[in-house]
Amino acid sequence: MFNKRTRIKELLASDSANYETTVMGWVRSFRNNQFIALNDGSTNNNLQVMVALGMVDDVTLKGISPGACIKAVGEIIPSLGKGQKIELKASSIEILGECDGEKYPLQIKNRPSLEYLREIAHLRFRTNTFGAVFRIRHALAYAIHKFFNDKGFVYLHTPIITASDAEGAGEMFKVTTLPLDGTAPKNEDGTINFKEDFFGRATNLTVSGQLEGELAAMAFSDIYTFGPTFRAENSNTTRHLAEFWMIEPEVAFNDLEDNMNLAEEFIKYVIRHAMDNNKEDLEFLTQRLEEEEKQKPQTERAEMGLMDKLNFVVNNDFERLTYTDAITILKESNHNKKKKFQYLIEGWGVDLQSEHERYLVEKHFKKPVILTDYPKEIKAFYMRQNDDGKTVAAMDILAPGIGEIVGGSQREERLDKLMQRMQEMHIPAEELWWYLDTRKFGACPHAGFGLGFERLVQFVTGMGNIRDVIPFPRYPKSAEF
RNA sequence: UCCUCCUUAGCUCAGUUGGUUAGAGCAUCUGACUGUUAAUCAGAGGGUCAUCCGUUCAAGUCGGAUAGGGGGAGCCA
Repeated sequence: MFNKRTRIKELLASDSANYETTVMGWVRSFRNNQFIALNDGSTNNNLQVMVALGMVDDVTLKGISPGACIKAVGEIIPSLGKGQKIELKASSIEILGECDGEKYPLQIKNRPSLEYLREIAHLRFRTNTFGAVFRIRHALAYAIHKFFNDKGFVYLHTPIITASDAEGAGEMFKVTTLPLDGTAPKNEDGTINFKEDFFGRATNLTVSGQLEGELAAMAFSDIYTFGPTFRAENSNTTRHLAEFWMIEPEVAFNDLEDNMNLAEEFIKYVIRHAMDNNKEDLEFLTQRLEEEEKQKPQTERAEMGLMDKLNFVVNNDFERLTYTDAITILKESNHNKKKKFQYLIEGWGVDLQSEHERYLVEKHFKKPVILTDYPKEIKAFYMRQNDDGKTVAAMDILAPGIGEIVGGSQREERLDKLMQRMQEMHIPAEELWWYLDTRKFGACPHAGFGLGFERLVQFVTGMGNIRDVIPFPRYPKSAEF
């Protein structure tokens, strides 16, 4: 069987030696016509493969170049060199795929920028940084399913193509099979006649699975979604993508506090999972970040390293406070009094700017913050109205360095209140008849939240740009690969 | 979309008040070397200075437009 091989991670995990094995992987470097640093992606650490003089023919020797894919058979022996405990003494080397050094853009001794690597995203998996990032991304995805599964949640697949344009979460990508050359069927008023379209109506890519998630929560009690989400906003930032993955739990019988507890427990659980299972990768990224920090002036450097930050987050309670209290803190802050905010806090009711969120999280509390009970005017129609008539049972979790990582709320289960709010916000009730049905047929208090997966990966890996934590990022003017 | 900065060799970057043939390190290629660790040593090749237009006797250098990228803002997850 061709694929009979041992993963390098397993070989390096044990100190035992003097046994035959087969490895396959990609050459990171070839020193002294003798030492291959071989990587198979199971870990960032390379296996040293030793090629004794005369062991392979000249053609094969020439083929051992950075980037080439090889199969090596031989004996694992204690290494004579200092950099590693064991190595493979090759008895045969086979070039599975050669690699032209003149054209291959990745060399171990070069330090390509993240921006350059983004242009060769099809190859960047072969770098230590992206190896670590995407192994951690995988671990987090696994931990998400494990967390919810162990709690008895049902994983619900919500539709990717949707006809509802109701939530107003952002601009949507249109989905159609109608011709784009101007010959699409038209109504009398000149607008496109979507009755002729594939679905017989106008459709889009989903911006959220929440509304559908609520439907299932009204039967299974506890559900979560984890799938791709699309926003056609012209956002050019380090924390927005046009295509991203979102986790949306929805839980019947939960109120806002239960919702916060679930979100906090969830975040700590998945981070802890990565810390337990991806220690080497996190240590590598910690070090990488430390070197990056050294390039910055003293005043701009982060107070904590990546590992310390993650430890701190899993071992400390998130700070919880209401929007109203946050406004008071911001208003009373020296920062505000000395007019250091670009947008000064003057009164209750305005939405917080990122500078305010950053101040609360990074300067005032120095830990993740959960803000609750926002003014109803700045939040979505489905959030439950509080008794004060001014606020809704919303909660946002703000993380250091990233900002909003979670947005959630207790949902409005009272039909009259919901209808009234929809009317005020000009949301067509007839389009959401199925959503409103749940408020007629056995409604119950329930709550949920949405968590941007890539922002979570950013937080755990310390990567500054969200485009570097998804394999093939989609953003304005960019859909290569 | 707005503000701001950037674009010089495959990569990371120098390039002075505008002035002769645009440099370095690494990578690559050729050769040497058989216990290397970002291996080392010798040699070689490699440039439409993002693109277009302008100012000037003369533009990598000054001005404008366009494209791409970074950082910040808005929208949000």
